[in-house]
Amino acid sequence: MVTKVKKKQANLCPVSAMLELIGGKWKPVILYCLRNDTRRFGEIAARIPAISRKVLTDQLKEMENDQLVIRKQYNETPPRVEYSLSERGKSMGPLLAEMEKWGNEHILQV
Amino acid sequence: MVTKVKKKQANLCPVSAMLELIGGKWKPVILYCLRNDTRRFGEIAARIPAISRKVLTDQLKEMENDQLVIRKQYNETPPRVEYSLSERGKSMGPLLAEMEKWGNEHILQV
DNA sequence: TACTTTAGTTACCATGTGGTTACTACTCAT
DNA sequence: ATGAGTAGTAACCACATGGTAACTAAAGTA
Repeated sequence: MVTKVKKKQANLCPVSAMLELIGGKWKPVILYCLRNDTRRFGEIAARIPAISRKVLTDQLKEMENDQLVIRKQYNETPPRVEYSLSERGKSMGPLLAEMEKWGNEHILQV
Repeated sequence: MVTKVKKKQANLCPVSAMLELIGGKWKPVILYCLRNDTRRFGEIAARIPAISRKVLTDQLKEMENDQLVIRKQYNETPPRVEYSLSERGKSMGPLLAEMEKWGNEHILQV
């Protein structure tokens, strides 16, 4: 078995590099969902009903690889897994807030 | 003939809505290329050699639809077309600068 | 014994996005 | 008559992303 490391060929543009981190369809929503709280997988799924479990798993995995979220697994049955924002994930908060502000001012108000 | 209006089903999240505007692979680069200057199609293509003409056309069209850039066509031969940032496009400048800063601090420095 | 619960995985499919290559229209200069 | 130069189009293809449905493991509970 080979460990797959996503090789998004080093992006030298900081803006594009940053956008790749939150580029997935659901990543901003997930970040928002975790912004203040640690949540279990099922909780996240319940709060974002439109996302399928497979895609949620995929996105969380990518975000873990990108060190945006931390995954903590408890070896119990039934399984329990908790997700929370890493420092890097938290550091994105203000930026997301700015994007939100821009969006409100320049898109939704139309 | 039916005019195609891209129906990106109204996105109520301002962050996602904003990300859709710059979500294309080359859009941040194009915005950067036009940030201070009006440029002809060929100029943009020359400054972003990695992008194909077709994709450049596509992206510029989308950005025009999204009112990020203004396309000005002169009816001469050979044709001349100039692209520049709209007010909305310019208003994105500070946000892009923040993203750049974040990218530099949290990705590239590693 | 069978069912429930959680956090996934597997196999498969549909679509969107980006990409390549060749082609066009029109006029001026050679 | 031919070629150059500009801003595209047209036809086609490959891959990444997102989506569905069915399945799994392990222990506790009825």
